[in-house]
Amino acid sequence: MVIVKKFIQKTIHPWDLKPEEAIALQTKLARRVIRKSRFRPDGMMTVAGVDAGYRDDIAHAAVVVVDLKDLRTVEKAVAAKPVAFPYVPGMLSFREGPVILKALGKLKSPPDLLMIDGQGVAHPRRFGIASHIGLLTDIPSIGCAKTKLVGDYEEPHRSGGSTSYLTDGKETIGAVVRTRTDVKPVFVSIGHLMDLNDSIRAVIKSCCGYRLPEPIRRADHLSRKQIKTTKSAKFTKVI
DNA sequence: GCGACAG
DNA sequence: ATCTTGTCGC
Repeated sequence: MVIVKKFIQKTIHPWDLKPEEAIALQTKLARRVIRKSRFRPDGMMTVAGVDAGYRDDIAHAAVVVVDLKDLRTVEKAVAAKPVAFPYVPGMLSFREGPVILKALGKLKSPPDLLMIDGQGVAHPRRFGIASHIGLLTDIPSIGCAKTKLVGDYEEPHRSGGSTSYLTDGKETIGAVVRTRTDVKPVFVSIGHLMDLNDSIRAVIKSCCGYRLPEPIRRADHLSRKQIKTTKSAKFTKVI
């Protein structure tokens, strides 16, 4: 059990699980995911973009909190941790979850919404990393991935703002969103405490002319910057 | 056996 | 994810 910070403080499960145990945990926790919006997403809210990167077996996570009304950055945080779990499709949260929670714990105040680079319920067991982080922090979350993990869909129209549904059998598990004309669409899905329509709206509303929503773009940039500085620091130390 | 497979 | 050179287009 681990205690993170006030707003993230919850009873957390162990992360060093065997694949079989991890799958069982996902199936169990997936039942607790709430697919209804806790709050009406409005302009008066903050959205935290979350992303992670790697360098020499060290995972780096970055969080950038953006004010949805003017898309201005209000807070940032980074964290690093040795990787302790391999990348296995469908179990990404066991690899990135620990560092991400560490970075989130450094924020001064809890964001109103988490936008995570990866899937939410558009997952084999309906429990992708966005759902996992949202559930553990009890903060509404959305999954916004650059490629799909599971599901079928029809290509949305080429114009920006076009969407189509991502389905798995008869179930709708997410949406395919063309955030701008003639770019590859992104895969949006419910993370936790949000419904699909609000998730799509939040993603489109936070896009600033680029394919990815601003919170995630900034988290991406920050994470890369962080990895570069640690790389040069290591280099100068050796010399 | 073959293709699919978040980051 | 990360490693990499050039290249097409606004």
